[in-house]
Amino acid sequence: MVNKKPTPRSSVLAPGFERPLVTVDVVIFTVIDERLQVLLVRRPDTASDPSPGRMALPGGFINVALDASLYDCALRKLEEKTGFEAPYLEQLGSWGSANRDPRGWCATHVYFALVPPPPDDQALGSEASEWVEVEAALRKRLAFDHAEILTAAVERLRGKVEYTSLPAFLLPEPFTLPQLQRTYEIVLGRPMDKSAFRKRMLDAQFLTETGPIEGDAGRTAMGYRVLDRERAAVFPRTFRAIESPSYRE
Amino acid sequence: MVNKKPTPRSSVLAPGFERPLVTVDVVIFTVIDERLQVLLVRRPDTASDPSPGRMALPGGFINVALDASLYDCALRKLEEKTGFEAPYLEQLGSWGSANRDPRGWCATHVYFALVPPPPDDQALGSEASEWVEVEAALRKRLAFDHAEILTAAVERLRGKVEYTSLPAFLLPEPFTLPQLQRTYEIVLGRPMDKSAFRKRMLDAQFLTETGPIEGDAGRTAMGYRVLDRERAAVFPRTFRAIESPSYRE
DNA sequence: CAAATAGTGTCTTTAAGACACTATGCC
DNA sequence: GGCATAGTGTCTTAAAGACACTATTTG
Repeated sequence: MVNKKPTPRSSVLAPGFERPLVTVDVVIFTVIDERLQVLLVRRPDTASDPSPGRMALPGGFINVALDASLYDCALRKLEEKTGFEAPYLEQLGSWGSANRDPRGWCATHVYFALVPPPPDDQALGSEASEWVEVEAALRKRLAFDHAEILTAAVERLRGKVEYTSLPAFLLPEPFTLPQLQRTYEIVLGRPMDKSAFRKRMLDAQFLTETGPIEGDAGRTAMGYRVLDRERAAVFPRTFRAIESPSYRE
Repeated sequence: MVNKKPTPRSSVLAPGFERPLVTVDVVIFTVIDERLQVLLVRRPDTASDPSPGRMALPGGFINVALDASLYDCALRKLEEKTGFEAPYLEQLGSWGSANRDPRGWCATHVYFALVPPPPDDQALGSEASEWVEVEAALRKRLAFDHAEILTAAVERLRGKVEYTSLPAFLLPEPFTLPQLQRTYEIVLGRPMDKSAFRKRMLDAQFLTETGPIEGDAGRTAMGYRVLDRERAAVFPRTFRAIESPSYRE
């Protein structure tokens, strides 16, 4: 299945080693309609495609002429799909093996992005990309090993949300503390105590007030922006000490 | 500098995209002589080498004929250098750009291993590999961007040691709780309270008793093994809530 | 017994959880 | 006033920090 014959160029630079295929994929999360959603693209429905017609994470081959680095490549793919300028973007990990792509030994570098919801349902950069509720996406038969990658991304997101300010990057600014709390609850799938939540957010000093914001009903709330959109704040404890003898990554 | 001409094979499979070079590097930590040490290898001192004579992290090109996956490739490189069978091994991240290797666009997948100290000073699998104290390694002019990678690995290790049982993988089994506490102190560079430390370790239920172990002096201590050498235990809080308004990865 | 090291107990401190309370805005 | 939502206060609880105390081993 794997072609062992080295290409002429790699035989010069890395004797005896055929070069694997290299891609970058981006798991882009947002919250729309009170649900955590992920951006998926439909692969071309042609027999020559490795996963014809399947939904997949946005991504593709590194363009060594265009991309100065892996991070730049991820940024480029994110912009192509969502038009976002300064999102939260971190590396998730890499997946590589002989058989994850029928075209040959292939390694993908996966990034993880959090963006505010698009202004309305369009605004998607182009073509066949679509926001899909995360649980629904995991039930689909995704291309390649993208189901495994999405599972890892959701685990990383939920894990970090327990002790960081990540959900702030899922909201348009300015936002209110009740909106932020609701976003935590949507990502984690459980209600949180208002008083403890507010104390924690304000004590962490990662927000700055922007002035009052009126809602549809009830009392006007204070609006906030995050001070540093590059980094998440890290809280001293997790929100709830999970099961006592707990093993995780 | 970057060759834009696609190889014949990649032009078929990934139209227009030249394949980057792909390597796997492993940051292998241990504690010897009360110091955190990292395994380095010396690169060949020939003009054809990209960093002749420099020290580097152990690693090298993926062998698509030999390595079923990135993880297998990391395991293979770890075994070649240290002979270790079942170490703690996790992915750290990947680094890739047009100019980190003079031979062309190159991406490396970096793994992170914790091993007990070798029985005595030899036992290194082969050749020019050497344990180097971490601060000394960072002062050396390492090959490629390996100084940046080592810095990230040390940060990740110190970060996770605050809330996981990782240092248990740096000790030969069985070990005592005072030995484990000493290992935490060496990695973190600060003393810890004995009572709080013991409560935390025992409450987390990741250790099992193996029977008493005599030391050089003083009272005999209980020996322990970790229950699961694949995973670290995760504690509900960090050891010390660092500076209050704290920003980190 | 003294020194050295292992292990425990008790009180304090920190920050989260529970939950009732007050405050403000709109009908 | 009544409802809805924002925001606060007070008590409890979980787990770490400080630090003194007891226990065991060797000489």
